[in-house]
Amino acid sequence: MFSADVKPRFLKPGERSTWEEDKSDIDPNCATAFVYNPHVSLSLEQQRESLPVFRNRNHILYLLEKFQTLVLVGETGCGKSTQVPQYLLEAGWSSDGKVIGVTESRRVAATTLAARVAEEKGSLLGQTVGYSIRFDDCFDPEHTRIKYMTEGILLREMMADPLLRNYCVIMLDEVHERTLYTDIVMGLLKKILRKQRNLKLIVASATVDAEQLYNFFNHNSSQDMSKDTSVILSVEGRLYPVDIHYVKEPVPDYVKALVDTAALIHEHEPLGDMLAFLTGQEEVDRAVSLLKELAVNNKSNLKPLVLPMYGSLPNSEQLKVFRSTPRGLRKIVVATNIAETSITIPGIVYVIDCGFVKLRWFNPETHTDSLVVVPVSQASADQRAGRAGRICSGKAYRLYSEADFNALSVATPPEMQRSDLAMAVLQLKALGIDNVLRFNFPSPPPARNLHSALGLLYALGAIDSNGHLTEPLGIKMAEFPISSLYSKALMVSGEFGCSEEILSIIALLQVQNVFTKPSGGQNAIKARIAKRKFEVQEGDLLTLLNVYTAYVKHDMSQDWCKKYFLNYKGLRRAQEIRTQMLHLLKRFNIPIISCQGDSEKVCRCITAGLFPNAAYLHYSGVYRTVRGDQELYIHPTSVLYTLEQPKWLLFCEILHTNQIYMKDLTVVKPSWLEELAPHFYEKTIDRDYSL
DNA sequence: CTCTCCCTT
Repeated sequence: MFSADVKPRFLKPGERSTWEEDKSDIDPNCATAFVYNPHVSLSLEQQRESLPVFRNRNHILYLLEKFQTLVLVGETGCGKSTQVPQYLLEAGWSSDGKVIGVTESRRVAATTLAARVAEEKGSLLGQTVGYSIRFDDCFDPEHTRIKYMTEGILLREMMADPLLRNYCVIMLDEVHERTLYTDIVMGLLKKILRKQRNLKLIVASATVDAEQLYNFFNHNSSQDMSKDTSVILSVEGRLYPVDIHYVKEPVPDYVKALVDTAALIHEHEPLGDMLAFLTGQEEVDRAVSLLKELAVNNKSNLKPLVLPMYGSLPNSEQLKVFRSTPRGLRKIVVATNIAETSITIPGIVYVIDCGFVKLRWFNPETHTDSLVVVPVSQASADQRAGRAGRICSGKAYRLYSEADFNALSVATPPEMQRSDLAMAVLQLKALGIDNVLRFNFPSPPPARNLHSALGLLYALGAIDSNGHLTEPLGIKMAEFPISSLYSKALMVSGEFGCSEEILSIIALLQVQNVFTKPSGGQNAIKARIAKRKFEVQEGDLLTLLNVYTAYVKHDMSQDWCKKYFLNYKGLRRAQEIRTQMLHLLKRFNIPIISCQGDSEKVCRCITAGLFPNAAYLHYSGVYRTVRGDQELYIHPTSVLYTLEQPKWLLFCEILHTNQIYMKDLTVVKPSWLEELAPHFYEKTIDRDYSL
């Protein structure tokens, strides 16, 4: 079925080394303590020198002396994330006590890289090398010289010191992922670099966007290239070659095609595990069950071990894909995009790529987010294929033709261009960016998205009619690391006499999958029955409040969570988030009070924050949003799904999948909307709704 | 009758 003998795309085998750069770690809580060991450090030294980036050590240092910004292009595995900060340290960049800061887009990446580099330096984590992520600092302000952190932490540090005077070099890692925070931080750094000539920037990325990043950071407006302030350097990757195979004809059903391909590989190809990419949970489950059916008729000595992998899978199920494959078995992992960047599954030799990905896309007209299935970009396809070349040369099978590949867009559009920007705009304003429409974004978002964000912030009272942050409301709202609607509700929760309750609800809304969904038939039913114990007719937010109250009442016990099919790690995280927000409220002198079970107070306070997200039951029997007149439905996971449809609702989120769904609902009275948000509702509510 | 995925002093 595949066109044979297509030339491999990756032709740069790295040298064999015992160490893999690997940021995967599904459980951030099982960190190791590192102890100095001179023998280990000797072999580490050799390993460091065998990495491809080592050959560019002096060149990197030279270019950073000469240019303010270095765009460092290198494939995953070249060693840039661990080595470059050490080169800078060894070359004396931080000898005046300044810090080399490295940003990562994921928490586990920041912690595991810091641990690895501390080990290579033969020092304890938190001394010369440390990290900083939300709720978990491990660095010493006196001694730490290399600091790994998440992008959001750097943004917060910019709020405290807009010139980043503590740093000598900032390295932005994995910039090609182009998260919302990457783009905000890049836009701000461009400004900072003009004012701080001594500050250097390294932008580490995959190949596709190097030219654009170079242009973005080049402050030279003349034709004279000797005045450039930025420069590109490419570092060879150390992946093994991966043979790419394409189909000759488009496939009608990629799930089925993927299953057939997996079966063919299993039958004909030598030992080595397989990783197959699909777009969502439903597809993954379907492919897994089809593959298991085929496995029954398996004739070869090698037996297939078929495993699903996606984000909402319970932790214990996820961990199965990381176990080494027992002798006589071939692991076949069917995964969503989680396996493209977030996690690395060891031992993969064969990759199957369906050619599609599920992306979130914001529509400013309807104020809705959609989950849409779109063709992958070339960068994504190459990243997926590269997963086959981490331990030895591998093979990648693309379920689309080579012509289709060439027609794909080069890179996935940055999150900045497809997201709700209300929070981003609020934070930019807090950082002194008055005119966000003129802000120098690396990839400017559609103007409509910015206008939509400004409109929402104005309705909430966070900015005035001139677009300035209001004092004190807007300035304080910007300090909350949560969505603007939630920070508004928190800011007024003292007046409503229910700040304790609002804190718990909003903390729980920050964790996904509060209720676990076991796959086993019997347990799935038990889980549904357990959830019913918390359900109330006021809606999902009050149900979450019941969960949190019961969790605290039962001493935050893990066993209790297990009994009621609640996500223990999620609840623990919610408790941390709650504590952080509690401190903020106290700092703002907002009274911390409980309404003692008066649920109307809580619902009214929710209304005061979430009023822009109102929907009413139209006489047609279908809900409509007040803002945008968009038809939509109650999501099946809502506690209200099986109850009689309330006339008025507030939602936390709209998600367009098969249908347009509202999630996380609260039942409200229209009179509350008129009373608590008259500026928003005086005209609208007059219409003939089925009140 | 449903669920791409991260992250925040």
